[in-house]
This record gives sequence, structure tokens and C-alpha cells, in this order.
Amino acid sequence: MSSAAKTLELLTYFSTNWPEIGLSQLCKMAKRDKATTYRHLQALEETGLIEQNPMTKRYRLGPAILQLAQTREATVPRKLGVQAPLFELANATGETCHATVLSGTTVYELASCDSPKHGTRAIIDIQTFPLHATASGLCIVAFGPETLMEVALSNLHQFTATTATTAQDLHAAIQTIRNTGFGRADRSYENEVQGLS
Amino acid sequence: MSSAAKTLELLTYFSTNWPEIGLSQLCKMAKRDKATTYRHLQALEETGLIEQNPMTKRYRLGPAILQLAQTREATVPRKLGVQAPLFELANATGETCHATVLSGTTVYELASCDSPKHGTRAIIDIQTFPLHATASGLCIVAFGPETLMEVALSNLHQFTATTATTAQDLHAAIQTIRNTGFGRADRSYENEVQGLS
DNA sequence: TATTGTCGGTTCATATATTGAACCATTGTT
DNA sequence: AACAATGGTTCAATATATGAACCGACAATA
Repeated sequence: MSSAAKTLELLTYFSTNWPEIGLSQLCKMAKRDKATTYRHLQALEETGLIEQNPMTKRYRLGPAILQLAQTREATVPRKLGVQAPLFELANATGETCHATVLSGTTVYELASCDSPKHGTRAIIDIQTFPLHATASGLCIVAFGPETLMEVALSNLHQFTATTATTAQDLHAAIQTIRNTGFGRADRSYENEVQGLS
Repeated sequence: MSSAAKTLELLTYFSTNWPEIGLSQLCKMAKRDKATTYRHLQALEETGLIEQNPMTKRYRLGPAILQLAQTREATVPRKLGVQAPLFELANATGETCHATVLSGTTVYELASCDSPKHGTRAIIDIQTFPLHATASGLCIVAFGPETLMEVALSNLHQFTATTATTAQDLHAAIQTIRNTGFGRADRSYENEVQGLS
């Protein structure tokens, strides 16, 4: 694993529920050496991707992220084209709908639209989807590039009692999707059921 | 310079006017080797910070940026607290106002508010400000950490005819600001004049 | 107040991971 | 068909990252 990759991986530990992380904590999470992690953090700080809270001495995501996100959104505005039909779909079905997109070997959420019953509005809530435990993920494995299967197999974390945790379960699920043309995920991730053509 | 830092530096070449960059082009810009840059790009792609346009084979900022920006904005919502007073300031003065913030040795724009005459609305236009050529930058050098002076001196790019390009000019400008308590930048960057207390 | 644990940060010899010239396969141009 | 770009790959040489041990500061404990 390259030093750069290790550095970038540190960014993934920052989330909404875990926004500020100290040096030692981050070392435990990433299972790395203190000195190494410290230098990586310094590199990230120099470019503004993270910054250090002067009070707590802990680290958090930096302003450069916003700058990059802005140019990303300005130049690749895929979200805009998706939101309108997603809104209609949510209205027609009465369910919460997600639109996902594959980049590399990761499934990202583009946009989601809440069930109209609870007041319709499109939330922009970007996150990553596990390949093996969501309908979106399974569909992409079923109809997307073949290399994704092994990626999915390499991470079969059990979210609920019905999550596919063995290679057989996963293959069976994929076959079902290929036959029916629809992806179902029954409480395998949260309490969501989704479909993709 | 660490390998991680070199990798992260590549991100800075992506901007709104230059959204997609090919491998060779990027090598010329960063003055690096092709193989090196290629591996760096791969590392960035693995984490989703950039992605490759399948059509043009060129690279652009990836979806992970949005994910990070979201948690950043959710956890450090400094912008919200600033926008209201900025709006009032713009209304009171009739001028376009910016709010800037220092992170590390870089001045970032938090938010800006157009002159009310042209229809008042707050634009969120994040960018970096040169230390030596903007009122915000000069103020921060004048009243902020002392180490910033050498950082400012290391980059005296001439934007306009009145930009301070020598160490003497810069020191003089800083002294004036320290005496008066106000920062002025008369057409040294664009056609903007700004003040900070 | 002495003790202990943890924190962020630093050092330096060791060895591992990075580097870049040269090379290949494709594609578009002249 | 020759040429000049492009994105991508290889492998020896070496520059770079690594981590155990260490430091000073702080907080809790006894």
C-alpha cells in the first residue's frame, strides 16, 4: 500500500458522528504508527484538507474540501439531471427513493428523495453503499463490470440477520436479480427496500 | 517533499476553468514524472477523490469530495454564523463584502455578499486569497501569527500595477495597517477595496 | 506531591517503498 | 505510412517512509 493511499485513507475516518479525531485515536482506528500517522496528517493539513482545532488539538476536515467540492459540483452537475425524475418517482411510489452511481468500485449515493407522506423534499445526503447489502449495490454487481463480484466478496459485513454473509448467499441473490431484472434487499442493511431496473 | 504531499498537490490543479486534466498535461503542470504522477492519480482514484472520465480518459474530481464536504459543512458550520452579519454589512455599506478565515498559512474565503445594488444575495464562492495582495490577507499578516510574514514574502506575484512586489512595499503596507487598524488594498488584486477591523 | 497514564509531537538508524528513464500499445494527424 | 501525441507499464537504483524509543505537558489518581 502506497504512502499516499495510506494518507488518503485517513480522510475516511472523519464522519458526521465522528467529526474530530485526535492523533492517538486515529492511530488506533487505522492501526498505524504514531509517527507515520502524524506525518500523514501534516501532509493533509498543508493542503488544507484537514485542519487542527487549536483548542482541542484534534483534527477535523478542512476548508480545502469545500473548495474542491465546489468545483466538482460546478463541473460535474449530475445531481441536477437526476433530482427531477427522482422526485416524480418518490411521488408515484410513495416511498423513499435513492439514486446511486458507481465510481471505481464504490457505490455512491447521488441524491435521495423522502417519502411524500413525510413531507416531500430532496435530501442531498451523500454516502457510500455496501455492495452486498443494498439493492443498489446488488444490482450493480449483477449488471455491472464483472470485477465487482470479488470486491463484494471481500467485504461481507453482517448488518442485520438477513444480510448475505456467505459467497453462496451472494451468488444466489445476484442470480435472482439477473432473472427478475429487479433488485430487492429485505432488511439486509437497514429497513429499506429498493429497486432498480 | 513527501510522496503524500505530492499526491495531494495534484488536487490543486483542478479548478472550475480547468476541470478535466489528462495524465500528460498534469505532468507538465506539476513538472513530475509520468509514472510517478500516474501512481499518485491511482491512489487518488481508489479513494474516490478523483475519477477518470471513461470517454476522454482524463481525470476530474470525484464523488468522495462531496461526501467529505458534506460532513465538513455539517460539523463546522462557521458559514452560517457569518452570513447574517455579512448581509447587514453589505446593506449598510452598499459594497460587496467578503468574510475570510485563516487555516494554516492560507486565507480562505468563507462567504461573500454582493453589493445590494445589484440584487442582494450571499454567494458561497470559496477560494484562496493571496496574502500580499488583498486587504484580508494583509490584515491577517499584520495582526496574525508572525510566521505568516515570511510566507507572504515567498510569493509576491504581481497582479496589477499597484501590487506590492518588494519586501519593502509589503512591510510598509503592513505598518500602515498596524497604525490605522484598517486594511486597504487599492486595485492590487482586482478592483476591490476591503477593510477589516 | 509523587505516580501513573495519556496526550501530541520528535528523533534517527533501518529498510522499505518511491522514483524515472526507457519501453509498449493506441489513437489521431500529416 | 510515418509521425507525434496519448495513457499505461517495467525494473534497477536510491531516495524515502517507517516505527521503536523518547520527550515534555497535562490530567487523573492515590
